[in-house]
Order: sequence, then structure tokens, then C-alpha cells
Amino acid sequence: MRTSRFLLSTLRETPADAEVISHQLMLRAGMIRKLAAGLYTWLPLGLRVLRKVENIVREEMDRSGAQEVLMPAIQPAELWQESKRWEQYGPELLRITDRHQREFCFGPTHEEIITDLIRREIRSYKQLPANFYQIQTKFRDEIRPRFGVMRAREFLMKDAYSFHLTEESLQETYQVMYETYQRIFSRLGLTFRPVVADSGNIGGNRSHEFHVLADSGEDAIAYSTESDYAANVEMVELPAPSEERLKPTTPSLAMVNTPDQHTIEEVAKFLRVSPQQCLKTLIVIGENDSLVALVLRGDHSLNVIKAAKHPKVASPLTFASAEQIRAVIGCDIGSIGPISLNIPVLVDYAATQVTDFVCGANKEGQHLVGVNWGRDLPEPHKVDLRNAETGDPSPDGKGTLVVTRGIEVGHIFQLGDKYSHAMQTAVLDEQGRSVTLTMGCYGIGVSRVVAAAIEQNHDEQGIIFPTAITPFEVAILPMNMHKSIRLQEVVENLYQQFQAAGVDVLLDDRKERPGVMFADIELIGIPHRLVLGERGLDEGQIEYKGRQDKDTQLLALDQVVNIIIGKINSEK
RNA sequence: CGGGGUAUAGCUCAGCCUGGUAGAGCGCAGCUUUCGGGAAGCUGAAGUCGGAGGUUCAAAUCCUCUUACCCCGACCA
Repeated sequence: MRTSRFLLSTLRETPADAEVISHQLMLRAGMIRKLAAGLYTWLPLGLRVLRKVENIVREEMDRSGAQEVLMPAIQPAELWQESKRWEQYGPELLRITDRHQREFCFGPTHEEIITDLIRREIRSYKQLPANFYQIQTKFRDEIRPRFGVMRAREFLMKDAYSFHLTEESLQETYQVMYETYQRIFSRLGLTFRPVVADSGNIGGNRSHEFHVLADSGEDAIAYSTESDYAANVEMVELPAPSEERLKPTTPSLAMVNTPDQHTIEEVAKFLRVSPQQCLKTLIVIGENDSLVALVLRGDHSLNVIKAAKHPKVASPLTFASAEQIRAVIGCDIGSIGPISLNIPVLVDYAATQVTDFVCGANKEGQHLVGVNWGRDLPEPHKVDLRNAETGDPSPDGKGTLVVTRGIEVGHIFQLGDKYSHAMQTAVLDEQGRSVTLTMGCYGIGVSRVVAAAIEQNHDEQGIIFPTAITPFEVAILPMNMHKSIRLQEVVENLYQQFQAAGVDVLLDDRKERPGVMFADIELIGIPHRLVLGERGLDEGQIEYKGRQDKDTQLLALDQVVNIIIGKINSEK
């Protein structure tokens, strides 16, 4: 491709409404343009990337034995009514009415459609197991679309649905998909981790999310240093303490004045103790609008999901208002402590292990120091309440946890018979008995993968594309080509050699200044760059620089095509 | 949906408080010089100031309504 005939719509300035780096760079590089909230046009440059991701996903799905189909984006309401999701789904489901006043929706997912297809087409157990996938545009009317293509309303997704006679068969296919996903994200050149996920109310046994690791990720995930254990931080169960609590060293507790010291940081600094030595007490709404106190070590954070699962705590978790706290406890947030509280007190495991601790005195501007469980207040009601942190022991007993951030790009889970039961999808088994099918479901956010790849791979200059998904593999930048016929010939010849070899080559034949060319090629993240000028031609050398290299190097003109092809192949 | 904010040239924004001829930088078109890291000069095209209504001799500016978009909260590929 020649830049003179390619819409290279790069922007020097960052558009104002782009918040995360991948969104900014995708706009600046001219990959996407916004049409409306959560709706994006893919420009030629971006589409090349999207297609490469799509093709890798397709190749690996095909290799796994799945069969590709393409279902309509618009779906009739009847099927959704049959699964009861027409009522269950909220405003996220975009509902539309046709000229005959028939109701439809724009599909956010396709369980109903594929299940309907399978119940019509699959006649015998001999046709099972079967796995069908599609790569298709979905629409979810998100409350708040943001981060560009990362959380768009319309997005490209690969969704697959498998059908089984037995639970064992589902487990087998699930495992195949798990491995296929590993292959896909490895081939894409991404650093990722499969993590144990919340199967939620879907009822399946196992569920894994695949996360691309990136500091800007929306999810916190924890993985073990020693084993392959990895889970969403929300999901990590922490063990009850095994050791005995240390003995108190203070003769008794004491009350101290802590004027205007409210947060743990303030109190700890004021009293010259570590936050680990302090306990924080959070007041949330419990059952029947009562209040419940949750106690955590000062340096720990509350896990909202765990707390809400406790029977004494209202779900979803709601913090008590300042007025409610004042009415029941008689002081303000910032001076609350577990002693003499007239409401239930749930204490996180870690907080039960602290001796001689600092906590609020339930009196404005006062804290207690040297407090001990058992001596100064009753033995605590111990529960798991906090988020796992780096350094915590891994739940599988092997190694410790590291917490990092990730972007969810894939999710595999076992659906069971939710849809097949509701939609009466069954076949006869070997004994002639009717068996309701068991289903699995496997998604990859194809368009989100593009954003995640950029989120993970960029620098000050712009995008650094993994070779597998780069829009162009090599860029040829001629310096002042219009002035030298000799240079034109060499460049043209090189360009054609790359094309003949099947390399995605971009020739920058614009009459631009060198700085503009360099900046654009770096911004759009081309992995390999060749610079040709009059001065190198006499020596038969041209200048090469990898996108991440610090320095340039000279390559012999007659070998450059083979060298570059070698680099590309080793990277894919 | 609740809270906050923005809307002026293709992009980034100033002008609004204190009403009086529509602005800058970048980009775009042309010419000249320059030519291996986002060049310089000159010339030019480009805006019914988101929309509607109101106040006023006069509205980008003040008031009311409205639409779109963005940010903060509950979801998910």
C-alpha cells in the first residue's frame, strides 16, 4: 500500500473526549472515528487490525473443531420471551418494532437464536457434541459507553455455543476452548492471564475470564507466584487465620484525643503507628434496614461482593448515611470503633489477629489505643471481608498472590441447561430417551482486543503493534524521493519485492518532510521501518529500525527483504 | 437514571463575567524558500457561534426551554 492512496488520517492533537490511552491513540492514528456515543467507524487503518484479530480468532476456532455460522443481528422478541429474558433484560436490550408492529431486539448475545437453530436441526445424539461460532456485530445499550472501542455500545464479538449430551462432554469442550483461547491470545502477541471468574447466577460450575494485563485495566486480578492459580480479586477467598493471636502487651486500653483526625492515614500519622495497627469500622445497611458494622485492618480494603453475600448484610451493599450513623451510634464517620456498638459487628480475619490496636472510640475526636480482642471487647465474629492483596497467600496453598490489573477480553462458561430447558432442546440418546442438552458459551471481544493490545503496547511516540495484528508489517520511508530517480527505482523495486513475498508493506510516497513521516509511522505502530536516502545507496545499505529499538542499524540492500521476512516470521 | 460539565472553522481552544464588525494555533488550498525528526514566509478558502424561543436599538455573550456529547456512580466481550 502507498500512503498517497491510503487514508492516513493521523492527528497531531489528542481529541478532547478521549480518556484512556488506547482511545486517544486509535483516534490519533486514524484507526477509528466516533459517529455517536459508543458507535465507531473503523477507518482503513483500524479495520486492517480488526481483520487480523478476527482472522486469528477464526483460524483457531476452526482448528478447535468449531463450525462458523452467521446469525442475524436483529432477533425476534418471541425467542427472548421463551427464555424469559425479554422481561429480565433491562434497557440495555435495544428493542425495536418493525412496520407490522412486531417486536425485535438488536442482539446483545445469541443464546436464544442458536438454541432455536439447534433444536430444529440436531436430531440425534450422533451429531453431538457440536460447537458453533460467529464473528458478528453486537449491540448493548450500555448506560455509559466510554474508553472508545473498549466499552462501545456496538462492538465486534466472537461468540460460540456448544451443545452436549452429557456433563463430561461439556467439560471436554470447555477444556478445548480454554486451550484454544490460550492459543488465540498467545498468537495475538498479548500478555494475558486466564482467571477464575464468578459464574454468577448462570449456575455453571466453572467459568474463566481471559484478561489482557494492562495498568489501565478495569478489573483487578490476582495470580499466584508459584502455581497457575489466578482469579478476579473479587473472587479470591482468603483463609481464616491459622496462628494464635499474639498476647496483649498493654496493661489496658486508653482513650486519646484525636481532634480532626478521621481517615486511617490521618489517625495513624497522628498517633505515630502504622495503618496495620489501626482497625477501621464501616457501617453498612443490614437486613431490614438495620445497620451492621464491618471491621477491617486499616491497610485493607473492603470486598463489596463478599460483604454483600453475608446474610446479615443487605445486597447490594449500601453504606449507611452520616445521619443514620449519628442516629444509631451517636458519632460521625471517622471516630467509629467496634467497642460497645449496639449493632452486629463482623470482623475480617486479618483484623481479628491484631493486638494492641487503635480504633475509633465512638466519640467525636477520640480514639482508643492498646485495645485487645477478648480483653476489652468480646471475641470477634470472624468473616472474610477484604480484597486480596499482593503478598497474600494463594488460596491453593502454593506461593503468594500478586495483584495486577487486566482488561477482560474473553470469557468462557458453562451454561448448563438454562436455555435448552426453557426452549425444549433435546435429542434421543442411545437408549431412545429424550435428553435435554447441556450448553457451553465462549466469547471474545474482538474489537476490544484491538484496544487492549494498544493499551498494553504503546510509548510516547504512539502504538507499538504486535506483529500478528499490525496494519502493516514494514514501512518504507524514502527521503526526498521526488528528487532522485535512482532512489525512486530502488524504492519501487524494494516495495515490489516485499509485495511479491506477501509482506504487508507500506510505502510512504507522500511528498512530506522526514519528520512527518517518522512521526506518523511511529504513531501508527509499524514494527519495522526502512529509511532510504541517496546517501546510503552508494554503499548499497539502507537504514533499519525496529519500532522498539533504540538505535538504527544498516542492512545490505540485497539482503534486506529476507532479513525483514525472517524477523516478521519469528515474531508471529 | 441521579450529580457535575461542555457545545464557537476539519482538530485543539480563546472570546461570554462587563451585550456593540467572528478570533488564534494546528490542519486544508496556492506560491516561494527549505529538505534525514512534526520547517519558514506570503496569499487564500473555511463558522446561520448545537437548536428554538425570549429580553434588548443591538445577543456567541443575558434569560427560558431543548438536543447532543463528556466526566463521576450500578454492568460486561
